[in-house]
Amino acid sequence: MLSKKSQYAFKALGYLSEKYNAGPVLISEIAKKKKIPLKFLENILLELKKADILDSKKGKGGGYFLKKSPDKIKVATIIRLVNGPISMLPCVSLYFYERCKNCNEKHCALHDMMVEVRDATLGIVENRTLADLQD
Amino acid sequence: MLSKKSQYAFKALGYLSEKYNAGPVLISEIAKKKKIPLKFLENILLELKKADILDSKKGKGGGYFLKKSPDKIKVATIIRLVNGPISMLPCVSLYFYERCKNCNEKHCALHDMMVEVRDATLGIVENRTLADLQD
DNA sequence: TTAATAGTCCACCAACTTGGTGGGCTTTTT
DNA sequence: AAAAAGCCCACCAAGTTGGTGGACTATTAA
Repeated sequence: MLSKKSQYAFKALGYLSEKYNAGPVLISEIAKKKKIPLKFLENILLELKKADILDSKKGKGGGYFLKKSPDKIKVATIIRLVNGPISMLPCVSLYFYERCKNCNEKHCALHDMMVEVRDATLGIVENRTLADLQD
Repeated sequence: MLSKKSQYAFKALGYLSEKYNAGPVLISEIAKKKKIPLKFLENILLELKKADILDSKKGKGGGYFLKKSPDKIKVATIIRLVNGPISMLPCVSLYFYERCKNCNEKHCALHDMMVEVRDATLGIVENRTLADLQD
């Protein structure tokens, strides 16, 4: 399951996608419109900024905005960033790989099944972007 | 990600599948062969018993065994039981559904995407059984 | 140059989950 | 009656989740 944090992130990013090229958006505006606890949202947006998804401006007329066009930001990227691995097993993960002790990956049936699940999921989330997330 | 508990559960169930119809298997044997902490495994097997997946016999010659044939026990069932929801969002879950406040499910793009992900995943795990999990 | 605006950063928090462990009790078989 | 083996309860440390509070810094406008 996606954490609440991830769900908040997606809502906020969806909102920022709609406002793309309309100048910076206040944290407080996003929080209010999307009903996200303000301080929590602050942390999330900062994290997304550090990950180079968002940029911000301080002072009057400031706020947050997408650094790239919504259709250039993949859903998979956001999930990995905010939520962590997409795969069901570490030994199957592309970005968070950890080898599996006492499951030799050459012929582990669970491993193989989870590769399939991973690819099925990636087939979707790697091919959708924030542009697909607008209301 | 599947919890370690789930991974242990699958290893244990895989082992019990191989020994299906060969009489009860000791917890200690499973723990040793599959390198699972004994007391932890005890909890897991008990839980699976209460969920009607396993049955057990006490005393000498006792142990655990599958209640049904391995090919009758779906991987999806075990995941839900031991790990919880398969879906990425509560509002998309078939077995752990919770309605989504401030995402009206009629036209929420994230919702729709996650339905796709869910179905892609279920397409696999609902059609594989413990029989597919033997080494 | 000062005040207002708005993001940044740090520290702390309660509640829950995860991954266990220990010890005794009960049931079954010999 | 003793041994075997599962059952059950309680407890634990460490980490994660979902926050909150407060001060600080950068920017802009008056």
